[in-house]
Amino acid sequence: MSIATRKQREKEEMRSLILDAARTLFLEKGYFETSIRNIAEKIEYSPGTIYLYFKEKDDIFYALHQEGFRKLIAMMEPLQFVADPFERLTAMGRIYMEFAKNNKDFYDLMFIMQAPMNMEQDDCWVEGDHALEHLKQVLRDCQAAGRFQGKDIDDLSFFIWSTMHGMAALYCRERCQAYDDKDPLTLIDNSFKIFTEMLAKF
Amino acid sequence: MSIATRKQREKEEMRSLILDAARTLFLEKGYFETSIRNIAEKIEYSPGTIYLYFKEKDDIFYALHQEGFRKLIAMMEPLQFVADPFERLTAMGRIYMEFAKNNKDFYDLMFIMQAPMNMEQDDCWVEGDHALEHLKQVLRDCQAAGRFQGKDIDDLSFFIWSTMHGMAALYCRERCQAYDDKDPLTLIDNSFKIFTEMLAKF
DNA sequence: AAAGAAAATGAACACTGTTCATTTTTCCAA
DNA sequence: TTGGAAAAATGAACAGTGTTCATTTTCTTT
Repeated sequence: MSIATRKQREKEEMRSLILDAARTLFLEKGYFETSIRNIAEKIEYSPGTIYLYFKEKDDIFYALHQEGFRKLIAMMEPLQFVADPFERLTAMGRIYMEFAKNNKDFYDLMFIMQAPMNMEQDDCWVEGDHALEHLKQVLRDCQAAGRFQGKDIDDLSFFIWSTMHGMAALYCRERCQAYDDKDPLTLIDNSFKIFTEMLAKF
Repeated sequence: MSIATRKQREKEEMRSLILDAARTLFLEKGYFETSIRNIAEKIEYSPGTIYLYFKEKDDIFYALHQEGFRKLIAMMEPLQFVADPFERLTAMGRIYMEFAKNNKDFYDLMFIMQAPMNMEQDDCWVEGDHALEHLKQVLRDCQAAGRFQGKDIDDLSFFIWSTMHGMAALYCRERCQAYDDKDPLTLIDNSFKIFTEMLAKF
């Protein structure tokens, strides 16, 4: 192999090294509480080095943002084998909530954290758009099977996403404490059950 | 009036002065992007002075948190004149969403922002608990009128709150951009309509 | 081995929340 | 009215932040 390709590989390995350290620290102490110096120290490099691989701190955030979406989309793979559209919809919700519950901080990063400004115009949301399109297609399939007649797909998908996101967000940001004795996870499960029951009757 | 009471009053006025400046700046640039020095400069005092009235930056956050809840609870006042429980429930949802739409940053502060650690044990959530209890009571009234039979009040309230919060949170954190052409506010309105329709049939 | 390119460094800059010795202002008794 | 104590305000200092860049180190090529 040429030296150029090794260099290329080393460059990518260094990026991964930084990303791994950043992920660990972000998910441990949070984005704002993690400094570039913390990351640098963890990988035993100087702070300046990180800026040779990422333009700014937000860029690291963005890389993990994409990683999270790839993870979520991968978890959705098995859905293609669920024949019934409505069953596919509920399975999708279950997977979404499972992702949020097991990847609290990834979820936070993807859907709750204030997105850095430079993410707003660029192609940063392609993965997110992909996932949303997936939901909309399932809903179209449901409509083709006679469900949710006359409802706008955008409105409907936003409504369903909102409910899922609401549970996940209240969970991630510790607002379930309001139900002090109840376990947040069963609260979510029961709430999800009510939701599917309701959608089924609709 | 005694001097002691004037002192007392002046102390409170100073607190308000700081809070007013902080509110303006927080809602303008966000909590993390606002520094104590920014607040001090706005009120034309030295940074140190602020620490004579608030133990730390988070304390200012907490004060505004309470203010937001008082505001929301005040907006809920008229609900007592809505006789029908289900109508009261939908009206409640409408007010909640109205609050979120018109007080984006207050909403963010109250329900989305990572709450400072010292809030977790203290009596910081009394206002929040009050508001949640309000929702639960309305739901109990609905059940007394024959609606939502056999559903646990905690689960049900969490489900409904989640849906409202989901819309508000996606709105506040700019995730409605995913529907690029649609106006977020009408998206919310339409989604809310679907929700009430569904609850009515349930 | 020497020259040139690439990679890594760490001091420096302007900022952050917070503390605290010092100064200024206010109060009240003599 | 003045002296001294108490209260209020100050701003320098500390240890931290993201980011930049001249300098040094390491690697590659001739």
